[in-house]
Amino acid sequence: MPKFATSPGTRDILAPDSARWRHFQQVFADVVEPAGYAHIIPPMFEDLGVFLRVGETTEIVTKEMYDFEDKGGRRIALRPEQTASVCRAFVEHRPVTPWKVWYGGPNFRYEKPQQGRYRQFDQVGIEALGPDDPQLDAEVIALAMQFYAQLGLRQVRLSINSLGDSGDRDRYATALRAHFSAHLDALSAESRATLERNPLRVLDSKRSEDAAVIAAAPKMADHLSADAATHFAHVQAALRSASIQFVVDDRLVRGLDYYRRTTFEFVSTALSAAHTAIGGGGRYDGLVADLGGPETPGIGFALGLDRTLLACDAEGVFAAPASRVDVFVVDVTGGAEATSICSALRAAGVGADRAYEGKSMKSQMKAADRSGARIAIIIGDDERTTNTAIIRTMDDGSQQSAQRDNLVASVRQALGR
RNA sequence: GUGGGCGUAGCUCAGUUGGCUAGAGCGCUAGGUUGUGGUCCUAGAGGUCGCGGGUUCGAGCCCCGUCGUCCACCCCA
Repeated sequence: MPKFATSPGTRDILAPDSARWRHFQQVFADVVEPAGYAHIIPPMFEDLGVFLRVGETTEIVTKEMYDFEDKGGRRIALRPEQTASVCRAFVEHRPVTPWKVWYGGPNFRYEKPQQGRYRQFDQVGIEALGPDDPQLDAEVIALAMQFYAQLGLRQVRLSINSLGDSGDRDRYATALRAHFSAHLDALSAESRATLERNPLRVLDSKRSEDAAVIAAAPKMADHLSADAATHFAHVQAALRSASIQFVVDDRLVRGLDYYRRTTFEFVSTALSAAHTAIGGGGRYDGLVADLGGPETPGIGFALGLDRTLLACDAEGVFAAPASRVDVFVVDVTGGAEATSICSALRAAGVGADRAYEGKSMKSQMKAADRSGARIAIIIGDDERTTNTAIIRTMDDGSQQSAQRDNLVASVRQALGR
């Protein structure tokens, strides 16, 4: 048994998954950068206070924070998400608005791991700060949908809701608390506990015994201010004119306290496990001000890499990229030929790998097969004496002889480039 | 944080009511094939049965603890 293994909730991402991860981020960048979102790389840890704004009633803050004191006596936390970091960066640098950024990278939450849930988990996301314009809400949602489409996902359901402005949300929470308190005996024990912390989250309960009480609960829509209601109507209109399918789910609450007005969630209907939410986001007007900046609206989303890839697996799309080794050099004359041929090919931009330690031809051919190379170059004693090389196409086994002098050109021709 | 399942070879797993030197498939290495991979055949390497304690003449198997992992709850991406 190994002496060390990864810590709970963390793991090594090995090939071919690692290439898939990298490709995932690249596809994301290719969707959002042309839309004006610039890359931001915030630090992985920050002053604990930055993240306390995520919400005092959320377990992310109360139980799951990876926080510690550093050698300078600072209270530090590994970031549990990146929206708060982006807002802190906005306050720190005061860029001109609209400020549109994207990010990708690991976050940390001290949770008990299970499927689709890790202590170190990757997200990609965008944030747009400045405009209060509902057209921006629609743009942000549309980009997420475009990204899913780019991956090849078809079974993604978009739910949207409005949580209203700060005062609306508080009034609604009070109304909910009153409603649920009046029906305590009908609620599950879990939901009664949730009610203590955050009445809105009771709406999220999937327990059947809670369904009736939840169905009879007051609606957020009836507690929206005129401004918030108008904003929400405009968002819906913009989504419709962009032909984006959505359902309004007035029980969609989202986990983080800072959400205001528009919230949304992406659910994969191809997943059957507990974690079908593959992404989500919303407006967080007020977060920048909370962090000491000017009153600045903002909206964004984050998509979980693991869960999105699980959804891709379920739909059979977005396979790992093919090998980048174009050519595998089999040299049974000692290995020096392989060294010079690989160097020449690599310098010419052709991916080339080879075997070591003077393995048999059979063994080297097996390695060539495993490498995923489309072509094998074979150098035996005959080739060495005649200054030639065999170019073998792995798919069909056809081969041809080439002059050693213009081997690179011959290989390129065989590869079709 | 709560509850349950599972920890045996690199991987996926068998292992009977506790009883000789712990098995299979895949993978790996080598050979069959004196110059050619993906099919086939043969052989080989590889395990202190997660770790610690206990019961027993004897434990991979039973008991306790612990760590890990998976699943569900909670929470969330």
